[in-house]
Amino acid sequence: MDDTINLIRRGCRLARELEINLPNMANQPSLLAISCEEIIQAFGVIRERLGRNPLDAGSGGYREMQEPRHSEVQAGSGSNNIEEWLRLPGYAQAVSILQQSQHWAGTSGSRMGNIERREVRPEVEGAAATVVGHFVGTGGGGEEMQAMDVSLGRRRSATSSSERTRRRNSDAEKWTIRVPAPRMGNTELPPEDGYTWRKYGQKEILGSKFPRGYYRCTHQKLYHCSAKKQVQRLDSDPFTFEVTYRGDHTCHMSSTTPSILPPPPPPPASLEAAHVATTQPISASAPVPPSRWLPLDFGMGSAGGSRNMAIGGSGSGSGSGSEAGPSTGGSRRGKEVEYPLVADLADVMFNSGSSSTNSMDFIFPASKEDKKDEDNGKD
DNA sequence: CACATTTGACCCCG
DNA sequence: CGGGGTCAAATGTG
Repeated sequence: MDDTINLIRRGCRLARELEINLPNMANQPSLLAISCEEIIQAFGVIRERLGRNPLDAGSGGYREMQEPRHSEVQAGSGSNNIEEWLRLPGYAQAVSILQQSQHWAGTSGSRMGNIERREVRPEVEGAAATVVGHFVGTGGGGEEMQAMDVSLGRRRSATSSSERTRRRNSDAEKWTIRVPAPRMGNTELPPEDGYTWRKYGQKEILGSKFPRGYYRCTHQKLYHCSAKKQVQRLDSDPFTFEVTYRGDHTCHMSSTTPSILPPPPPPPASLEAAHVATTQPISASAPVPPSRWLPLDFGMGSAGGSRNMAIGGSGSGSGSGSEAGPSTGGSRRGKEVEYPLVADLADVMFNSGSSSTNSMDFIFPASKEDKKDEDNGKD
């Protein structure tokens, strides 16, 4: 069952990502189509499983969620169970988005033959990037969501160096998606996904012109959220970011999120926690009532309530931003209190006319952003 | 002052 | 052994 659950979670995640990246892909129907296909496919597999062996799926391993039978999976008509899943509070909107984009897909006729791509191709065809989920379920057997112990007393010089529990990211599954960087305005803006990330590293990668940024959930401490992501822009297409996510967000667990989680045993990710986690894009470290993010709200809010906060640049302009500094969501210290606001913005703009390409301009009024000096001559 | 980013060093894994 | 991922001190910003 774990596999199935994971699949579900994955599907949800995809949906969420799609939703989140909507602002960026708004003007790229083909991308949307692809993305939708993925989601549909994902849930299609789930349906298959649930329909056949509800508890099976044990041994194999779900990692290749790219199933061969991706023909009848049409979120629009055939799938029942799938929709059931999608009907979950948080996915209602995703569904509408899906339906909407499906329409696009049909129109643009850019249907993806196989979404399944084991590897992300370095080249981007035209403007249409390949937003592909490329999962790498490394967990061949047991999947310990534990990720790694980030707080190990990793003494820098002295002390034993064996204390380190740092494992290669072979535990947590990871999936890669490509998101186009907004062509207008801040093209440096990294893909925003509704979560707040904190950059903890950057490194030049062999074979890549651009450095790779390492981010982790801002709430890692509070919630022991092991979610991480790497952002790297393709050297073949600087306008495209390749984002690799790893781990799940265990933060923003419930509306009554305690200011500080008492015992932080990383929830193995129960089904419930799973979709809750994959639904709400975090709320805050405490003071901010996450009510806004509760699935319930999705239901009441405008159906299309896409709170995709593509923001990021946030005028905070933190003293950084030299590279493709994907900025950490909200603001430095202001917490993510901004989310709701942005959410409204997005909400409004998407409700008004999702076809406006300049919608981004709405979000990034001062998109000019004379980029930053790549010549950061400090010191 | 608290928190985020920068950046070089450290360490693990392939 | 080297690349990639992470840590943590230093630094910057609101």
